[in-house]
Amino acid sequence: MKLYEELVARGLIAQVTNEEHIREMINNGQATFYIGFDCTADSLTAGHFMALTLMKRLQMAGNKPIALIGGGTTMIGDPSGRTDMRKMLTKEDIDYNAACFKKQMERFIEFGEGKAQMVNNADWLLNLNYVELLREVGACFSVNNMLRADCYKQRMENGLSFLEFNYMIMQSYDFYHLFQHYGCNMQFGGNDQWSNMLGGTELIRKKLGKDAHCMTITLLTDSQGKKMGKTAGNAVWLDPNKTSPYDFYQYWRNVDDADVLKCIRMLTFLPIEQINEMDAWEGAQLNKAKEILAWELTNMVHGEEEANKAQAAAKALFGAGAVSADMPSTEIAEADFGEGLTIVDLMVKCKLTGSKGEARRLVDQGGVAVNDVKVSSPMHIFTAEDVKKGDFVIKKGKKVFHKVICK
RNA sequence: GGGAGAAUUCCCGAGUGGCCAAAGGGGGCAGACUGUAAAUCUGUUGUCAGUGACUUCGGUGGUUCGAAUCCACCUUCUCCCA
Repeated sequence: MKLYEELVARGLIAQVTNEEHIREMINNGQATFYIGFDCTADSLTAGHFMALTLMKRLQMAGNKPIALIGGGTTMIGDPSGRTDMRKMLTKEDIDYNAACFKKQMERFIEFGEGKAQMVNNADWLLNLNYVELLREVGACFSVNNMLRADCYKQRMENGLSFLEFNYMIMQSYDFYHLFQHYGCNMQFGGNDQWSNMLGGTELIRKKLGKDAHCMTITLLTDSQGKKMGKTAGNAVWLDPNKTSPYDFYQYWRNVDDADVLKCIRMLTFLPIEQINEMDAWEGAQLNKAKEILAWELTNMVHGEEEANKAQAAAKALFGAGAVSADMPSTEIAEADFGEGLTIVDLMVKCKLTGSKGEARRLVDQGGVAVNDVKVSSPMHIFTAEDVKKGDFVIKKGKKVFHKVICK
């Protein structure tokens, strides 16, 4: 199976400008393509991860990837699909975030001579001259058309600033620039980027009379149509300091039945034949599929060792109830115990809850256990000796385990 | 530039002087049920202290015994006219 066919089989392709042409190009390793990453945070997320895997798939087929860091475009903020304006980031924040992105990407994709390239659009966007840009590029855009673009739709109701309106122009200019200076003939991105991406092909056609292409990736949504890669509004980060490998593993371990196969298909590199076999799996057997998904992804993002650790920890906790060395833990100095700490204090110290009230409520509702013994009173006191006696594991709800260590 | 309106707790959204820590929904968390799933039902959802105190309704001042609610100014946004 050729690359394009495989991408289709995995359900990764959402829209393409010219199917025949693109198929030809990427199957034969003739594409030099770019994917843009705006650095709005100091870590990549599970959402970016899918773009990275795509980059890798294309690279493996001999195509040349360019990872574009949006040091310039982040100064503006992409309004696509958003109902409100993004918080404006300072130049310093953006530079810092860009550096973080770079580090994470390097772990995953090989950069260097003849391999993938990394560029930052701050290098060409920040020095643009306003009037020149208007004459050179602005003349090629029809405001009428732009206003009709899908990505602005939601904002037409709540208001769109001129700053953000220009995002499309900047992104188009990126493509135009990369086309000329890097021989970049294709752009990839999330499906929400479609209109921005088309802006680029239009610009290239108008300015240079040449064809460039784009292709969008299906957004990873769950069976309810919501974007995946978020828990309670928080992103699942690739940075182990922001989302621990264990939590990362657990996120995928816990996806809905309805979404496991889709995730495996879209995100992992398992052979498609193997995935098709799993398609027949049902009921509790899907649990196995979730395990595979979680392990595969953790392996790719955090490495095999971390993936094994996370899996072992999870199995120990959910299986035998045994204690593993690899679960999240907090060290508390013996002196801090004094006469002993209440379960509520302990939970707050371990950051298991945000406030004492929350911890108290949890205990009252029977949601807290220590070493598998339900804690009945929020006032229950544990001393340094209790903790030192052996492993001391607080279980919050059914899925959150935390070890306390007394030093 | 002129005019009208809006800003409420994680989100949406009620609340127009005391009965408001603030309805309702969503989301979150927990319990039951399960397969670390979904659906369903129940509880819970500002902070600290256990029947009370404190901080919160865009910001700053003011009126009042008392303000999310009234007044002034400021900030941001929306709509109509130019």
